[in-house]
Amino acid sequence: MYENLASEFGVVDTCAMMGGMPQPSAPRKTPGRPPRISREEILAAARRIVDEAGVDRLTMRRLAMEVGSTPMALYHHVRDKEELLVLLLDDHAARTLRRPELPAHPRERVVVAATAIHAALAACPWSVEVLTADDLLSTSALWFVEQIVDGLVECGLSPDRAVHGYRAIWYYTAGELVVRTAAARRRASDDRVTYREQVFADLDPGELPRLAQLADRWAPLTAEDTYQEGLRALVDGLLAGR
Amino acid sequence: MYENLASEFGVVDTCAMMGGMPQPSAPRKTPGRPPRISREEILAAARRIVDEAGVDRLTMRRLAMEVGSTPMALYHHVRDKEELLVLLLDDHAARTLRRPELPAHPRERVVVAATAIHAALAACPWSVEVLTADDLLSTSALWFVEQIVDGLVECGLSPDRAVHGYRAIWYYTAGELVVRTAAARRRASDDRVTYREQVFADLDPGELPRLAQLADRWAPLTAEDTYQEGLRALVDGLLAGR
DNA sequence: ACCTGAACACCGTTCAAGT
DNA sequence: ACCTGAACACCGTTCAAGT
Repeated sequence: MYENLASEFGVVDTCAMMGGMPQPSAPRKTPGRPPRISREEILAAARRIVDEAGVDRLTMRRLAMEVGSTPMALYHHVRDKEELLVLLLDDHAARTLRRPELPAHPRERVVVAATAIHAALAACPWSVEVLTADDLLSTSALWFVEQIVDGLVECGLSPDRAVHGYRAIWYYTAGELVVRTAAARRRASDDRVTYREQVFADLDPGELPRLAQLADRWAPLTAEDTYQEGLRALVDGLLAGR
Repeated sequence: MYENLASEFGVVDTCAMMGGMPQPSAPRKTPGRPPRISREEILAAARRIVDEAGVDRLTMRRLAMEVGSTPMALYHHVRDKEELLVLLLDDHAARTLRRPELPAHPRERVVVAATAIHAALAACPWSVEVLTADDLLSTSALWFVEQIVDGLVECGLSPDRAVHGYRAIWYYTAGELVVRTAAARRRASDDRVTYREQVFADLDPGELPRLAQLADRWAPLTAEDTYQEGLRALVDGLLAGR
């Protein structure tokens, strides 16, 4: 089904996004023992584990059990665990990133493309793990990068500034995901919340007047989803006066 | 020296930054066996390990050896490894965050405060590990948050929008750090670079014209430090028309 | 109250051997 | 070429006991 995902799409380090790996080598004419398990099988099993139990539970041993093999057999199909995670995100991107209708205005195109990437990554919370381990994005995402860079150029930025603009958008997007995920994890492990409230209540209005004034609204305000709002501000700023 | 760091500064979940923990309890009047090791001793040893060998090498066992004790003794002074890491970043913030001269113009104050936090965190690459584990920042950082929120309000934002603006700035900052660290890690483990070059060279100019056009300049462009440039764009955008 | 020793329940990965 | 078994060199943390 997606056995030559890498060769079909090619894969690239966009220097700021998810990633993929080259296929190890072209299949020769049955030179030795026939394989019992395949990369796709491994990936499918890994996806199952991650979806059902979370990334933390994805271990080489458990994965081997899931595919009915031994841990070391996996290393014949995947270089190491890090590559497995990158492959997994690559796979996820290829199957969930659908190219949206693009608006006519280039500025809006930038917003739509960035939002689509953000939504795809926000949908799999473990993506942050991979992002921080290896900042690559599958070639499925290249089209979105193209739309962002092109939109910025169409709005009057030089190509160089457009690349920098794309990177700023990616920083903002990756940061939102990291903070969102960390907040979700904290919520899961309860506590701390009461502590935060306490400290906010104890703020010295003389030293930190704004924070003291906002103390009781801080929690709800920071719980709001403001990704698009901030994204639009960033894009506006990148294009200001041009 | 910094034995009551937590009680001195208090500590707070800013919902988007580094963090600290409450001291376990007030010292009673010698109720039992006198302590052989202290929190500060543990923290100092942890700092030594992290500086010399990296976060990956900071294990409870190695830390115990470094302080001349056993792994389990540590759990009497620290809840678990995660708290240890948060404490470590807290400690780092307290000793490296120096309040800069603030410019008169509130917009510039926002930029200066954000840049100071960014610089402090960029100076300790392992901070990303903690950021993604727990999104707290020590109270040492609260003053900077105050400056950002206040600066935005002074520029005409409502308090609510100022908090959202602060969060956008934090997303952008955290994202830059995450991507920067991932890129550094990738550089350290070499390879991949040639692969990226290859894929960029193979881009289909028909499908992805901008990326194809920028292919050979992509690497140097993305290597440039554009944190401030993007930050200014973001702040400009947040304040646009207000 | 604080510390120790031993143990539990795991990891990712290498190596040498099998088919 | 592909897979297996055993082992290496680790982890964080719990538990029961000591001082």
